[in-house]
Amino acid sequence: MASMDAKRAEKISKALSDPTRLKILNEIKKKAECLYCVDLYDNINLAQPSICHHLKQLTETSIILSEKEGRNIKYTLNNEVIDEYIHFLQGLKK
Amino acid sequence: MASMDAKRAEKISKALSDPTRLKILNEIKKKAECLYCVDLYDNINLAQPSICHHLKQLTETSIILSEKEGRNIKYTLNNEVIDEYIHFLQGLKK
DNA sequence: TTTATTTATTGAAATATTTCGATGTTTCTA
DNA sequence: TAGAAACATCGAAATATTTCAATAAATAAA
Repeated sequence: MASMDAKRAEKISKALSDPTRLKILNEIKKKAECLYCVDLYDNINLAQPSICHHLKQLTETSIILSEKEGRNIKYTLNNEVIDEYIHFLQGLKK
Repeated sequence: MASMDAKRAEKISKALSDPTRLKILNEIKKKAECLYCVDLYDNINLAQPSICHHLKQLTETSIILSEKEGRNIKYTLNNEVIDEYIHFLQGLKK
């Protein structure tokens, strides 16, 4: 597993430190296959640019992966990054 | 293990999303037994009230535990909270 | 090719966080 | 008891984040 330094762990933590972004991750989990951006508008009570902003935080940190499909964008969780982050957290312990 | 809801995970994430606070956690790890507040002044290039502010973030979220010892305060990592947080992160996966 | 749909960008306002100097509180020590 | 040491609190300045309306860009569909 690739190791994560403190600077990166800080960025991941920041990306996870927002209720909307945690909700997005939960919606991605709920979807059988993957999540389209449009799906979020029903479940999240924010304007479209705000949701876009949060998705950007999550993709820029690679916590989620995005794939273009015509007009839509498909999102999936990046398990690898979660595992690396967990590994960093384990390393905080003695 | 006690379960952690999204609101709590958000708070933990926020507490971990700062370079100074991650450094404090690393200093706690490095110390053989535990860390005293004073030990941080040498290693962290911030004014005392700033360090105090960051320690507060970490104690208020129970990421670290504090114990008064005369004039000093002793800090230790709260492994339980870290484990609960890791458990929450595992739950983000499918 | 025009129109509708989906996502991204920009700029500004509102809010939150970080930092420090000044000062307060508690406890130890001379 | 007076002074020093360790930590906390307050208030203000600097910085960062969140949010939205307006608008742009890309693609599909009519």
